[in-house]
Amino acid sequence: MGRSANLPRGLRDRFRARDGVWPDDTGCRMLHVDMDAFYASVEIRERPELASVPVVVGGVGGRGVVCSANYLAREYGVRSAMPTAHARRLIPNAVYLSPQFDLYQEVSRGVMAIFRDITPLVEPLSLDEAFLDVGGALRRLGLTPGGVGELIRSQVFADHGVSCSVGVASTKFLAKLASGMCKPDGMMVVPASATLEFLHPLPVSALWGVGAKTAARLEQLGLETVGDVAATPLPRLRRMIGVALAEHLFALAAGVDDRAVVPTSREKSIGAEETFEVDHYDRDLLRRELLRLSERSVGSLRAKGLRGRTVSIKVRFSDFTTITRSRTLPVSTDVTQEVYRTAVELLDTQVPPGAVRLIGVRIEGLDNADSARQLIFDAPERGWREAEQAADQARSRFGSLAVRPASLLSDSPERTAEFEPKPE
DNA sequence: TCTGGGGTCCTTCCACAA
DNA sequence: TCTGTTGTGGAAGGACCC
Repeated sequence: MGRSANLPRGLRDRFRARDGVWPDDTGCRMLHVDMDAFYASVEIRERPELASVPVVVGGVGGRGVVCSANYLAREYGVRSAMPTAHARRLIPNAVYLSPQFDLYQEVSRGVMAIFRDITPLVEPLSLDEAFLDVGGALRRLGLTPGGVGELIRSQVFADHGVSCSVGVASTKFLAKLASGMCKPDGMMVVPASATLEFLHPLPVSALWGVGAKTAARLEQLGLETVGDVAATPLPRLRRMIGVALAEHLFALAAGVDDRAVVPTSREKSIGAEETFEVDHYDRDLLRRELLRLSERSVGSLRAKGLRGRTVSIKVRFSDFTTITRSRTLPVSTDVTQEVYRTAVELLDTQVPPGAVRLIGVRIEGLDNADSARQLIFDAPERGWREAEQAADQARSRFGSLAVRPASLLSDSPERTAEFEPKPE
């Protein structure tokens, strides 16, 4: 929701590119490229016989949700993040597929490579979308920004067999709004001179950072459109919704967004979580799950050459109340055993008993492994680190199941209790 | 309808120090 | 010594993004 807000039809037709013709794109250096129903489109590319039927990609278990649905499925009301069980009621005869993230990643890498051939200023937001600053590439390519947008659309389809939509504007926010409004398989250009005309009729939910809760609050306060927000004095807005959000929304509503395209951004946290098929009370089982999730999280951490200092666990109970508990270590770590031990301590000492539907582990306060190494203070962990690094290498050669903690080889809960860290 | 998983950012609260 | 103020960091929760 949110960013998919629509313009009045007349305005929409005015900004949308048609038959190779689009509005004035002078000064519109920001492009937002968004793949159309990406996961579903990749699946259909692999199995063309699915092109004429509704396709839903998502968790197929009892508690799964929809990740992606093709446009045929959307006609029945299926949306991403909807419980798959709900989608099945809407279209019982659709094709339901589990996601193949490795495949989507591979296609995504190819698409991003096309973008980087055009400009080095590419900022991926996820597997299926990115911002591009094409200001510096126009002369070399002999194109205007709209021309670059069309070039990207045709090349992505020719090379990868999936379509995308492109928003072209003077700022990131406008480009992103525009790409969402011309889906699927379209392009929209917002001329710099028409920024407010484009922006002000939109509902407040179109603003970046306004979700269901904030939209409801703004509407309750009588602000229904972006134009209403722009017309509200900033001090009053600050009192209504808080300083940071007010200033952010006020700027966006005035068309002000000076964020540049940032090609590399460092992660701030890495984690893993899992929703169970059925709720669990069993603490031994929860500890075993913490080991599995610690292993996954720290594995990603080490693969990226990072260490982290704060370990946090998340527990969601059967009534959907969610708590997080965290502990900051004296020095940062990339050792599964240390993360696991901390996570178990948090579970044992700070989480009340109850039926648990989800449990997660997250590592925050990341820094570079080389700069953070403190061999003097963390010497007792060295044995574990070396063992885990050797296991990483074995997994990269022989597959992810090549090396597993003993407690994860068995379903017997008591094994986890025996699995205490014993560094050499 | 009954709510995934991986993240970021902001606010509030609290403890502690200057 | 006590009280008030301010700054800071950690912890927790919530909203939001894709």
